[in-house]
Amino acid sequence: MSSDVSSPTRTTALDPAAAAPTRWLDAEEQRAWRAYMYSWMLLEDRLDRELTRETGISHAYYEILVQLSEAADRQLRMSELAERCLSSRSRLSHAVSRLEERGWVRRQVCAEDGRGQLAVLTDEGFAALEAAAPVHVEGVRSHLFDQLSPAQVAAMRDIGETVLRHLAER
Amino acid sequence: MSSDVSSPTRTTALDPAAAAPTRWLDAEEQRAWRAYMYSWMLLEDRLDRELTRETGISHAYYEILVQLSEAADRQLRMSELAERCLSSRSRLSHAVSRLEERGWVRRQVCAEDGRGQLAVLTDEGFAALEAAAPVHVEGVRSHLFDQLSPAQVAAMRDIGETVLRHLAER
DNA sequence: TCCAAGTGGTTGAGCGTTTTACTGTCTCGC
DNA sequence: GCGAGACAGTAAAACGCTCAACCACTTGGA
Repeated sequence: MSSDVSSPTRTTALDPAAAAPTRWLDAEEQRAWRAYMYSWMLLEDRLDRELTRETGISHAYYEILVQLSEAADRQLRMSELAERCLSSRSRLSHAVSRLEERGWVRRQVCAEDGRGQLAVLTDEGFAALEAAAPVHVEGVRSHLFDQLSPAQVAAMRDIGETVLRHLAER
Repeated sequence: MSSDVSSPTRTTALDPAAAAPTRWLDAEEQRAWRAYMYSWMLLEDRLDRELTRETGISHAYYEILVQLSEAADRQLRMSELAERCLSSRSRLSHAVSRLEERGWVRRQVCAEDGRGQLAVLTDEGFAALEAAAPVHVEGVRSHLFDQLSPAQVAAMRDIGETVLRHLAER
């Protein structure tokens, strides 16, 4: 235990007073952080695996289809879609290419801006989403909401929105 | 909006009474879920990028080094290490190979079980962890704990542990 | 003692993501 | 108009993860 770098009792300062002393996490904070991180990692993994196994659609693809389905005319500019999916443009470009191969999305040049591309959800894509949605929702429900009290759900939202306000400011 | 598959008002049942009707998320639940998911995705991405940029160590590698540093004699069986890192054996095996190339970890055959391998943290690896730890902790502190009230931190831990109990049962 | 089944770990191929660079288009000041 | 710079999106290569197959060793029973 004396070799534990993240030990809260550690106060060594190798840097010559240049940087501020590290504000280590105490034991309680470490527990909170670990619980938060691990629970999310397990949840993410579980939802993605169940969705992929039962529908053949990964959570990443699902998110793209959802965003398109919610957009006007079921279409969005590539960059707008990337932003809504918290995805890089490159990643989204690759992903849309793969969805195009499945016939679920098609690209279309943007009329207003010759540089732009529109990603359009096809009927087949919408049908695939319709088939996958119940599986996804049931996963979120059973692994998350069914486990939490209404107060915990409210707290979850509150925490999420607080962190989001901090991180999403640009 | 009428095309929104995840709309809470949707009650279509295409399946002939075989499966139970989908328990869709209502608007409040959707907000909570989205806030929770997006905030975690942004936080994860932010922490990983900052850590990688400033120390050259990804969050995945960092986790491996932490687990080894906290273990007795700074060494663990590969499978035990994989479990603690919430990683697959294959993934860990690849990762350890890369850490070995950096000279931060070395493999050693296990004395008690000839099939087993021990991953051992080297002094160089420990030094790398010591250098990275303040950066990581400061990231978690500034992007998470500094944003939350003590009550929110307590709730975060509570939620995390609740979900963990559900998902970690094996 | 020997063999079958189980376990621990690695390997390689395929796939998805990241990074960097690049192409084509738009915008704005001259 | 026209050229410089910004912007939208894509391409290529390197990297990491997943999946399935595999090897080596151990265990337990005949």
